[in-house]
Amino acid sequence: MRNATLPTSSFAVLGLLASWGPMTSYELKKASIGYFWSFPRAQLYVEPERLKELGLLTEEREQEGRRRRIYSLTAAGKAVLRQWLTSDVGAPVELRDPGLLKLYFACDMPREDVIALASAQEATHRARLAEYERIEAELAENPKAAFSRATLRMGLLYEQESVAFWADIAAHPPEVQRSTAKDAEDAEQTQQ
Amino acid sequence: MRNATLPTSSFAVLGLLASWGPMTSYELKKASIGYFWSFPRAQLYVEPERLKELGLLTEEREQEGRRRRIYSLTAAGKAVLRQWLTSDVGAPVELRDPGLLKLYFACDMPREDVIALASAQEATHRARLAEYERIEAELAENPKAAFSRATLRMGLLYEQESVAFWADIAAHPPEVQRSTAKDAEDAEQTQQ
DNA sequence: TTCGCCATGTAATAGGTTACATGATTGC
DNA sequence: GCAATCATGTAACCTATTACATGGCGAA
Repeated sequence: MRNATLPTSSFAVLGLLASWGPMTSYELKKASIGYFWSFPRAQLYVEPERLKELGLLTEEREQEGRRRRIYSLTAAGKAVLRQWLTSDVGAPVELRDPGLLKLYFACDMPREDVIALASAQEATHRARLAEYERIEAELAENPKAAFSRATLRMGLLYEQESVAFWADIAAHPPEVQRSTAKDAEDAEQTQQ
Repeated sequence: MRNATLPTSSFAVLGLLASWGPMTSYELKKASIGYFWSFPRAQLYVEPERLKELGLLTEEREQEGRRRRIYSLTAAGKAVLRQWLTSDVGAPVELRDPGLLKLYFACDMPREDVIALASAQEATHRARLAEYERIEAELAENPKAAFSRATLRMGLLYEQESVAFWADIAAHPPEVQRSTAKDAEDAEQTQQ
């Protein structure tokens, strides 16, 4: 293996194959959980190729028709996945929510724009929440989905918090105390 | 502007300059809020160069000593930033938490490994929570930091939820109902 | 039997990350 | 003046994304 450290995306592919069995790239795209870790379709054609070269996947190709490439986990692939799952490594959590980033930089915006931002975000999160609830209902009947359901629960919690959070921001937008000369000075220092 | 759509990272740079004034790449790195949107240092040397070429930044270079490049927002840069802040576009939220991804794929792991995973995650989030609380205390005194503080609040909420979530997983790990032949069939279908 | 969509891929490019290399400043 | 560390950059590489191109398959 050239690369000691596979990117998280690779593990996502390994994990999907481990969870749902051999699949084509097309099926990987459908099975992938975009809300937690998105994949552009093309990457799911490239990534398995890489993993195959690393010996973590094998490919079986149809001889006729669409000549699909069906990928399966090898023993090595299973081992690498299990190793990752039980290890304590992994990218640190980042709350990469563009809405939060916008809020962070909104200090120079007029108040009504801040409120607009908050309302838009609230709506977005409300929609996502509804979507999660729909999926949850769908999973509820599947006894094999206990782990997907657990993951989804955290998603639901996040969206619930978000809706409440943005509603509150819309109701009480943060306000920068426009400085008296004195305040300004000791203000200047404290960044992150 | 060649590219209709700048990546979110670009807006982060514009936002930092707008919020805290002209800076060097080195200072950008220090000011950047890694917990919400991380930047490898090198990118903060490359990215401003790109933004400069797009006319969104200007560079002033010291003539002596370290010959620092100090970047400032142009009017165009301000406009583009404001446009983004008030628009409803932006990458969709993704809860890119490697811990959650692991949990999602943990269905084939022995129970004790699931518990180990959950405990490790709980500890990680607890540490992060403590860190956020420290930063919050720091920001509390800065009247200019109202928006940073608001953003941080959402971070705190997420970490609190996470700690509780993983504690619960550790206490009650999900369990896949190992299928009777009958269950297995209708189970097979429902993936997200 | 052709139209439309399902499915499969590749190529080109942009973006992000690691590794390497060097100069400036400060404290001893 | 030497060491340590602060600071600045670049090059090579890898990853991810967009855009392009084509073939299979089912339905009318």
